Amino acid sequence: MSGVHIETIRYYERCGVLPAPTRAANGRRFYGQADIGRLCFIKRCRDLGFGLSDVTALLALAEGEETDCNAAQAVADRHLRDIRTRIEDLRQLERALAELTGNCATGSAHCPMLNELMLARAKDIPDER
Amino acid sequence: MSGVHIETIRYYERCGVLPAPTRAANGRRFYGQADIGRLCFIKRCRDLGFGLSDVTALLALAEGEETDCNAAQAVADRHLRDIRTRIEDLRQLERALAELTGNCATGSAHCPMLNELMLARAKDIPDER
DNA sequence: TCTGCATCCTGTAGCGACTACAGGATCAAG
DNA sequence: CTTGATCCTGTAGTCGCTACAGGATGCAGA
Repeated sequence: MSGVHIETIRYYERCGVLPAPTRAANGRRFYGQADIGRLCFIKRCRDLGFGLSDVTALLALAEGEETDCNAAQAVADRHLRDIRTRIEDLRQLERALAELTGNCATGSAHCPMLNELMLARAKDIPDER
Repeated sequence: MSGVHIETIRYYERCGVLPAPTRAANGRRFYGQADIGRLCFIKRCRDLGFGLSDVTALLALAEGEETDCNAAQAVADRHLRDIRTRIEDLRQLERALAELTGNCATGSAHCPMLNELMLARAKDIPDER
């Protein structure tokens, strides 16, 4: 119902993201409406890329008496900055990689990309022995 | 000299990315020019985001009798596609997150973002017990 | 020569967020 | 009564390192 795998749910319980649910007489877990709601919340946060520690914090904020908007926004802002940094890093990677492979149009036995990658090997290396 | 941490180097040896170097009489590893060259190559690949299995393959291609350009380009192209997918995914994340936090200008006790995140909780949930 | 300190060695455990079993118990349907 | 599905606990694997523990060297200064 929440779209979270059963083993993942048990993992969340184990590491304290989701409170342990009540148990039936035979020892099986029973998830009530509140649990399912929490799982949906957790899933939404995970889909947004939040780490489990952030998710735990956000869930606590959401369950609190009065939701603390400043605290929640601080968590989200930090995460947003992190995502933007990662995008920038990946874009630089993309550019570098595209340039490297761009020279490799021919199916020759003498690969320009591997050549380029090996260039670094010659510099700053002392003699053998 | 290669810019790779000593413990990382030993890790590379352990998992077969870098061939084991010769040992001195007292049992210590001795890295020759070729080893250092390989490490520089590996570092460059890692900086470009290649996984260790790709790096191993690329190194084998580079060390081969005649560098196989097609094979190398196949590895690089797959990686480039992967990076572009990740960038696109992160951009969608960024948009969704920016929208969520955008509503949260006021430092009110009733947080629009947490509210929005909790909306998913109400749907498709059966009665308790 | 002695004393530190730095570095090396091996082996193991930790990170994050799961995933995939093993091995056993219980349940419902045919 | 059997079969298959699900549940339970606990442990180990993934990736690419990183950080120890505990021991053995090597080298510089007093």
